[in-house]
Amino acid sequence: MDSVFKALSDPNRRKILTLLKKKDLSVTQLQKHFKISGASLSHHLDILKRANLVIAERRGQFIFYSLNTSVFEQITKFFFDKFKK
Amino acid sequence: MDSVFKALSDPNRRKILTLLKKKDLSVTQLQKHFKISGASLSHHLDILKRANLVIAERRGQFIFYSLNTSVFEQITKFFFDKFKK
DNA sequence: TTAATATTTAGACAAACATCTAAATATCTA
DNA sequence: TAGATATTTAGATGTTTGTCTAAATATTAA
Repeated sequence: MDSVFKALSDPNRRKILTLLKKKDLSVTQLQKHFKISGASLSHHLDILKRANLVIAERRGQFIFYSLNTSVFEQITKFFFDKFKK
Repeated sequence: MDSVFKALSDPNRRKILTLLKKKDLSVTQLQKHFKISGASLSHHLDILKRANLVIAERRGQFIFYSLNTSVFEQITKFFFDKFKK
């Protein structure tokens, strides 16, 4: 669960999640919303992937990223249980 | 909101919150649950305080820390809205 | 197969961070 | 008021992190 909180601690990574909430996107499509290099973006996606927050799936030339919603359910529950009095 | 996610990204700080969920504690009482120095613990509490996750209140010789539940409600909602599909 | 596009990996670097010890500040008790 | 206890602040240090450029890998299209 540490990797999840670590992953959520960066604003760019949270922005990625917000964008992916609307629809699946490739790195190039995501790139348009950021000022950082493609390499940095790829690095962030890797961290999100390792935290099980997103899923990568190749579709031909592109790799599409999407939210791993099942894990989000778990996290929301965890978060709620942990902190709600 | 950035300070909140940053605050939650450290395991010791999350442990502090879990302990405070049960009851208010002074630094000395908290100290018993950690291996880090009192100064480091104080530093973590400062970060949690700046993120509005905890409240500090002096009671005589001690300073007691407690969860700022109202903010937790907001965060839980934020988290839920942001990530739940 | 070659050129173009998409993405990741490698290596470097500066900034941010967690931690420590020592010193400062605040409060209580004798 | 002095000494003891509680907590914070200051300054130092090693590690982690976000970013970059350049190079490597993968896929498509000509």
